[in-house]
Amino acid sequence: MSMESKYSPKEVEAKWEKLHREGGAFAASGEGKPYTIVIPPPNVTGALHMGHALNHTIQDVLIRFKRLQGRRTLWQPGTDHAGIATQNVVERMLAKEGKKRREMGREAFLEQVWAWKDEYEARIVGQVQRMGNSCDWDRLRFTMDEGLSRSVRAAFVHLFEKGLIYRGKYIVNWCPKDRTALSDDEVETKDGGEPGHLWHLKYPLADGSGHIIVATTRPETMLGDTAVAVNPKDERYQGMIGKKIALPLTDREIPIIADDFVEMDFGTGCVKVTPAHDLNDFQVFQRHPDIGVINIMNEDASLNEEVPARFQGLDRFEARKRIVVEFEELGLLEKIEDRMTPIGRSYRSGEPIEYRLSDQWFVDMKPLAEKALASTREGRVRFVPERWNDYYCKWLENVRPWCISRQLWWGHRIPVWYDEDGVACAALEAPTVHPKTGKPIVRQDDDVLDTWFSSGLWPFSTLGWPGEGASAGAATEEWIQPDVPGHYPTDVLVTDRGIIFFWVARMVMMANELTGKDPFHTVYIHGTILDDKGRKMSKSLGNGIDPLEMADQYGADAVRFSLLNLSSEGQDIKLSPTKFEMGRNFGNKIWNAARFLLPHLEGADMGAVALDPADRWIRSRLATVTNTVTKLLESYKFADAAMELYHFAWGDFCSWYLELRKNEIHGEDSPAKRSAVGSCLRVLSDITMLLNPFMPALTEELREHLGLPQAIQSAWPV
RNA sequence: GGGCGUUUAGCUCAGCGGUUUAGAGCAUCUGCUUUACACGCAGAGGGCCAUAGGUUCAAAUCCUAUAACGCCCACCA
Repeated sequence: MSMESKYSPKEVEAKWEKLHREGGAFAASGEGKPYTIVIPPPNVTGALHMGHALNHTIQDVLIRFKRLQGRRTLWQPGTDHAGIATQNVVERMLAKEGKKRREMGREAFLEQVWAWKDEYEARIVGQVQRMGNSCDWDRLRFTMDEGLSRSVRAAFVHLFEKGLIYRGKYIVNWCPKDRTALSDDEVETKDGGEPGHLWHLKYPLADGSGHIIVATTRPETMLGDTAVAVNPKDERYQGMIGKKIALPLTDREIPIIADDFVEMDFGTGCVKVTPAHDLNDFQVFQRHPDIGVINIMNEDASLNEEVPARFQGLDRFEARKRIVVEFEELGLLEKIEDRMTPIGRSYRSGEPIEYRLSDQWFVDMKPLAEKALASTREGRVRFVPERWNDYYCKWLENVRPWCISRQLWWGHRIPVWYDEDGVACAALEAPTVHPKTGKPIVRQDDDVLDTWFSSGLWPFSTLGWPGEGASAGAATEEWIQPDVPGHYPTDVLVTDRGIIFFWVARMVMMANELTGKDPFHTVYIHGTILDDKGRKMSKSLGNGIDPLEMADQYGADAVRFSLLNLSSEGQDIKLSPTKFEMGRNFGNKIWNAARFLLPHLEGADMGAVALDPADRWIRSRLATVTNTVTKLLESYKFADAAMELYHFAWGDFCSWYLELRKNEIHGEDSPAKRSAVGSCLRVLSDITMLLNPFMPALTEELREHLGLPQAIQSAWPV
């Protein structure tokens, strides 16, 4: 391509990306020490955003830097099936055509989701490539691939056999909209709560000797009350303990019990107990099993047949209104207080979650967390910046059982089968008879696994775990047979703080349990991209900046360079489109420096001895900068490295050295000219090498024009 | 209720092993059709480094409070 005074990145970027990808330059090769990064697999729900662009740029810089240093690099790409999220977007799409998931049936619906996945995966891959990332695309994986699905089953079977996966009836977070259980981590609560009310209800004593008052934020649950609790030390209620309440609107009588969890100074000091619909209350039930449990809700949070007929089928919020009205009519409504109440919402649907007592599969996290904690405490898995070490460890220390079953269709079907007596077994492949009871298998579990279960295996499931020899039963050493030898464990994981618990912790736990190794030694946490007002970019606010649009406008290299320049030490980044001008201008500056030298290259003497003080000065500066940039990249200081190069290339090289040599370069052919051109070329060559990880296309294009070998095939300057 | 982060030029941010006039990019102002680049060149203005104390010969930089903004965790009905 010709050298216009303005650098046009678009075609150049497409050219080099395609050339290197198709030429196999991104594949792991050579004898060097392996260096591995697995990409945080983007969800197949939609397009990539700026957060991905930053995340990928950092990984690509590391990969390219190590590749130039002679390492055998592997950047493992792939995408995530993202259970609920993807099922939701496909359901929404189908709804526009008037189709409903439940009417279509499981198989027909899943066919639609697979079609969606194929389309979006292709789009995502195209976008990642457009940004110049050097993933090994021949190794593209998807969490629901055959191989990865086998990993999921193997992991499940191992944990099941070890007793770390169990089934139980517990209170779970329930999304009535998606009609599925959610893990604790999938529930979001707004700081300070949301505007709501505290209803004070009178509960009459059964013997007619008066009443007590309970306060609740969810009056509709009173139909499922099985007790009223007071603190055993509360003198006000000493005489009441053991008495019965005539539960209004029902014909049931419930006992007044004593339990420590009740705070005496809050409200009236009396708490209604609804074990089926509140975690606290369920725990009270576990301590007082005689009070019983009544589940009053259907899957969609409408009231079921356990409540009086007039309330049956009502939505929970509708029921709330009716119940309050009836209490008022009966003179049992003491008062209504306005109050900010904590409301848990599904992080996917935004729907207020309901607590629901149901049969679910859980992972016992404690033993897994112990190993993960040891890894970080003993320095084998370190976060950058360091402060995330504590953040991460605190979560591990307080880890709770993980509910892994989801009542969805899109995901890994739980590899559990039941015989005719309902006895469960877990297996890698569908069995025909139960291995222990010998009875015929009659059905497979209907539920699918939480998305993060498969994501938790990502660093080794993508690399071939478990090996061919793996069979049902607990994992053994020979399960670890990576299909790219030497690339597991991986080196660095680059991600956002938002998924440290969801993902990072689970990978470390699963890897330690299943492979006996830490999946990586370093976790680099970068900042979050915000809009220019400091708000998160989101579809609903419409404040997103599309990285692809920016790449078309400024060049992918410019976007990459600018993003890195803004992302110091994991700080959040307030972004606006004009920020990319810096990268563009910088690229153009170097482009023009090369354009200036171009007509004078013939006879350039790159081996000339530097005698002139200016020569010695620029060479010493170059040596310093090379050293500094190397050290900065090794310590993950990308912004500093970018800045160092920016100032050296623009200030020292262009403004000083090139200007100084201008007359000689423009002059008649002479040893002085040849030496001047050669000296400039030498510096520029190293600049393009140092800058190559940041701006791969521009630097390759320049080197081609200057008659230098391709950067990707050259060595990092020392 | 805990924990973390941020607060430095108009804007977005560096600087935090204490060292002479506190830096960058953008914006602003003044000159430049100088034969690489106006996505440029030469220059200029602009900051009691959130507040209050403290340590020190010396603090944006260390210590202690406070405030504002943001994020995370937590079963007060």
